[in-house]
Amino acid sequence: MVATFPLFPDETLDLCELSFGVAPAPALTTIGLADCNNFYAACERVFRPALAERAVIVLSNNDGCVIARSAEAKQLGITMGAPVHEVMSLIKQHEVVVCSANFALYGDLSRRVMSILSQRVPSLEVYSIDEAFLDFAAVPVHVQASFAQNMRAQIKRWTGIPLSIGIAQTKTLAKLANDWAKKRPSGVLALSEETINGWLLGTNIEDVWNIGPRRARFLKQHGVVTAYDLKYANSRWIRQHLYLPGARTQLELRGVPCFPLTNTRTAKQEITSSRSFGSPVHELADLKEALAFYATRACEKLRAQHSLARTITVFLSTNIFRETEPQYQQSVTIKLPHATAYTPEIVNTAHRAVEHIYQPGYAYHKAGITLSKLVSDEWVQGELFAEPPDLRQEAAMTVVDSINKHFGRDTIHVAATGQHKRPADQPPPSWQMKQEHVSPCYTTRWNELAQAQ
DNA sequence: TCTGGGGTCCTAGGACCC
DNA sequence: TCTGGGGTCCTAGGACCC
Repeated sequence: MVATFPLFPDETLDLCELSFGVAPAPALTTIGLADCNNFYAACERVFRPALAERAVIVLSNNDGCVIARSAEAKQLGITMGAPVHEVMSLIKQHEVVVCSANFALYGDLSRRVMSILSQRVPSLEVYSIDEAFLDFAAVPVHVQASFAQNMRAQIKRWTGIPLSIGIAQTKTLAKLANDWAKKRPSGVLALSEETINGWLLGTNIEDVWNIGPRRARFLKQHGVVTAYDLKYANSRWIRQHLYLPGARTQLELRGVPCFPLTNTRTAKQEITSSRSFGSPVHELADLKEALAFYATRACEKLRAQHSLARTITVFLSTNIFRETEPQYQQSVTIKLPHATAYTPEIVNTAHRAVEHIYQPGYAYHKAGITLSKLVSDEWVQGELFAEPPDLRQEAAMTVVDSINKHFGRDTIHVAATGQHKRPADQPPPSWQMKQEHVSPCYTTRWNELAQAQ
């Protein structure tokens, strides 16, 4: 493939603009990426050893589509994101083990893995539920691989979760090193100057971190097909067409860090809680119940990070995949009179919002709430004409949170979620999600502990 | 019949100001 | 034919991530 633009080097670009003034190209490999292998499927196996070596898949909420696969399931050709009904014949034919998502279990095992990692390296950045960037700067180059293998073995032994580790000069290269590490028996790869271009030549452009479908299509149209091509493409041209994100990715491929390791967890800038419904919802009353439930979850997250919200957005939609049915999507944003994390107030506001956008006659499929314009609860800007905040509200929420933490989620909840109306022997409301293959919460609920026979 | 949920960052463009 | 110009702030929407 012949590139249709001049090649690197072309040195006029201001590196400082892109890399926050970080000195170019440190000689050492300083960033590790630890990534759990097939994480959700691996979690399901931890307490069910009989699943080892069997094809296992984990489904999204409502058991809708495939969100994780064991290696065996991948081999059968079950693709990520596939709707379950499309792969049902494969599931039956090969007796694939099907699990509903159990995020309480995955979150808890994730915390254990991260805790072990944090004891082994000076600092780490938890990047997602199954990934963390590790500070390798202090580990001498010649022992990095063995150090990583030792850490990997410890995590497998202590938690049962397998993971791979890639080590490189930048986050983007560490992500790639991790992909390549997964294909090796050792599960570890430390990149060196001598080997890196060989690896990059064998890597498709769409497998580079932050190169999504759209940028990949554009790059391929212009002859940039591999990670190697992107590394040596003209940087002005990249800056012009892929803007800052593309330019940073290119520099990272060249070994210049543009995304520094950050170990402080920053508060989220917005918090969303939304779900697809287990079955279609028609009535406003049911939507209000669902929204009260989502608002409760969102407020819990809000208080957990010591924030208050100034704005709430409520949205609802019909099933966009059912093209023959009447479609309706709407959202509304309401500015709160003062920043708050008080669940009853947010539930009431969400109810006003949904009354405003609800249209009868539609089969609703999904709804949700987003809290935004978040501020710290320690530093609240007063409003000239608003009521001062009621300190009793804050105290009440603190008590509710601590009771629910101790006795279990929703021990105390707002009546608007409808839970009090429905004893356990009653059928669940139609908005509640469907989960027919959910595993026990082995590590987070006393009554679901694993038992030795 | 059946198609996830929760985030961040960046850019363009409008509103507004002097 | 010409119809200011430059700056800041805010928001919506796109692209991407897991």
